[in-house]
Amino acid sequence: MTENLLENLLRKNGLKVTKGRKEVLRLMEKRKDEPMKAEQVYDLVPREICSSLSTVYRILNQLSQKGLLKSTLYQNGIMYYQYNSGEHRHYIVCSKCGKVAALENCPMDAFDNYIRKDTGFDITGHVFELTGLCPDCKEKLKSGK
Amino acid sequence: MTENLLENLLRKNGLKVTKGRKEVLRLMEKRKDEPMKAEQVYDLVPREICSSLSTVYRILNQLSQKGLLKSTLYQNGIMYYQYNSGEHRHYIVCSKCGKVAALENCPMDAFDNYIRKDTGFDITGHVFELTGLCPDCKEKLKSGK
DNA sequence: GTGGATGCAAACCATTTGCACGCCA
DNA sequence: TGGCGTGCAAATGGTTTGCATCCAC
Repeated sequence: MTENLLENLLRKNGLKVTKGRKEVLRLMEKRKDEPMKAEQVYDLVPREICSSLSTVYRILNQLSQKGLLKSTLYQNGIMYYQYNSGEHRHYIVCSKCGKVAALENCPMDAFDNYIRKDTGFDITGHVFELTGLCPDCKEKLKSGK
Repeated sequence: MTENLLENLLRKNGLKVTKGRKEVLRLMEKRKDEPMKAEQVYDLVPREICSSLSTVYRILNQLSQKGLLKSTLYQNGIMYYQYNSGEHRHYIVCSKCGKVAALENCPMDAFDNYIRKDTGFDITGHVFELTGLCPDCKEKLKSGK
């Protein structure tokens, strides 16, 4: 994503353009397929651009509030952030090795109307977190761990 | 659930029978439809049976490990516990008033095989958390908040 | 120049843990 | 009676916040 696009995206959302915000946004867009926690982001940002973990948290939260990022609290108690490309995706995480795979479709879509009818609720969001064993770990387990 | 069933259930799972564990298990079974957080459980247990919040946490975690309870970390950062009746259910929570409704079916079931084929993962578990507006809040919003 | 952005350290808060005491098997 | 369960207080750890300083506009 070009320098200009980044800056416009920030300005359009009422955020002042700073080195930190630009860097975090660029980084999240580059790794749009990988949900990341604050510490990972912090480790990827050069210290001279942003030297404080709390600032990374502040930036991630601002970008999330503006809808530029999506954030999800995983069952391990850690918040993961991801560039919001507008696509709606879910991931499955291997409970042994941590490998991540993306789902092609969201199982929810087909059930949206059904649930609306079933419960009378309007669905405004959902979290869908899968755990499982990836093919590699399955293989290793079979051959005696 | 009778006194005896409770005690057997604990013993069968290798847990010593204590007043605290019995009381928590009884309580969770009685309210099997309502996911509860540790503090709620603590408030429901008579002080003379269990006087410490940390003990409630310990009991809830033990019962969860043995599979007698299910535990889920919600997006608000709080762990909710629920009696594990073997049924598999999901809930939708109104983001305005907090009302909870149960889903009749689990959207996941239909997708289990599909995801296995899609990603090669064996699914060992999933968290499915919905947020939405209940009919009452929808109504209130329509008529000017 | 000035209000928002950042760095640092301290606060937060749900949950966990260490240790001394007490109770179930 | 011996080991596990409990109570209390202190620790933990990811995240947030207060405040002084700094930078974008």
